[in-house]
Amino acid sequence: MTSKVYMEILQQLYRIIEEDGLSAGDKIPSERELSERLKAGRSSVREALRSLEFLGIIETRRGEGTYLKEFGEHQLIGLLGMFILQEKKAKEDLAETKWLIEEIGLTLACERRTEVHLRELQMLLKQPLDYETFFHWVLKAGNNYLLERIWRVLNDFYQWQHGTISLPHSFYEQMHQSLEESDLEKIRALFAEHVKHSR
Amino acid sequence: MTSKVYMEILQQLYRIIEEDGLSAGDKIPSERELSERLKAGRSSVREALRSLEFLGIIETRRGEGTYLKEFGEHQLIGLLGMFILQEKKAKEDLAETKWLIEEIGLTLACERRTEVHLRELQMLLKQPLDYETFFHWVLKAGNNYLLERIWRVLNDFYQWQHGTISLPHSFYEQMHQSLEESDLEKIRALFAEHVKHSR
DNA sequence: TAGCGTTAGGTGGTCAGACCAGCTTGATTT
DNA sequence: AAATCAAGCTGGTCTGACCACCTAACGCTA
Repeated sequence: MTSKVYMEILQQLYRIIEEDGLSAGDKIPSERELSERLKAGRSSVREALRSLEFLGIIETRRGEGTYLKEFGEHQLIGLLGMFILQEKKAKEDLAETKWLIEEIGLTLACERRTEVHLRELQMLLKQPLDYETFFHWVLKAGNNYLLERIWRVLNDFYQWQHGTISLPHSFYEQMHQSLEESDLEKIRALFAEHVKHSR
Repeated sequence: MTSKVYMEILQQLYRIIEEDGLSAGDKIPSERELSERLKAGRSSVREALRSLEFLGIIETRRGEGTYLKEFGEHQLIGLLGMFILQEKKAKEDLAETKWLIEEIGLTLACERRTEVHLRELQMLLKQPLDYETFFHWVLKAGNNYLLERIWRVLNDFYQWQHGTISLPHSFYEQMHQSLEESDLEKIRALFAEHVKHSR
């Protein structure tokens, strides 16, 4: 039984969150209370909380308390990348994986996009559109939340490294039309062209 | 100037790693030394280290020290998953995402597999093969480490929920042959058949 | 009574020091 | 030379003490 206390605490905390039915925005018990309830030192509780905070899962507010956070706020990406993405192969894999997932997203969106989605995209097209916003829409229309999450993480990493991608407005317009016509071939061709130029 | 000490420490630590030219496997200064060098309490240093450990960036060994870890062991996606998969829709998405990534893996493997890979698969085929082992090989042959990691996480979750998948040995044999012939159509067809039955 | 300070208590942030547990190393013993 | 043991590192944990900050209840004034 040499497992680390802060890991146990994470497990317990997860259980507490489940049992109490806590969700994004809710306040979790204070450090001192957790320390008491879980029979652990406050420092151990804090070590557990720091991990969660670093991942953007919780948010601590001095003098107020600790709150569950909405996903997507992961500012950890920058730091993570800072520590991790130093190797060349990793960078290549990142770009490729992002493209692959974007292609999947397009495929899913092609068969699942509703009229509502299309109208929303048409709205977006009325003003200058950026790559991130467009694929955000794509993954949304693809109706797979997990895939959307994964893409968002990868995209954040990628942007942190390369900056934002910008494509001519016509790209998005053609995509829109092809999506409306459910013309998967055309969509794939358009995307392949973009990827080829980006490499 | 109310920024948190442990965040400062992360910055400083990164600087130290850079200046000392430390890389994966190397030992970083002890908690007490960092505490002294950075003029911070040891508990603050520990909070910073816990975050990095949780992300899999470092590894602590009691009695020995703290070491930088290889890229790839980072549990980012896994942890995200742990907290994401509370939602119901996510569980449905999990299966789909796994299939989608497996299909990508097959596509990549089809064009990138080497003779060595094929011979390795042939070896595996000499005895009963399970789904996990096969796709582990596939993602390996696909030569995208990041994608492999993502798949592994998804697969672990999936198995945890549904148990292991078992397919007739002929499935793997046909896949092997198709991969050898780089027959992408056949590969896709085989896989689509499996997915259809699994739904 | 309505509005405004004041204050007490709770909460996170940080530190210092103590002790335990496990590993390494080198001196000591056999 | 090999086996043994002890000292001194390292991480792991707990306690108690402050500080900075926020909130809410209280009591005062207008």
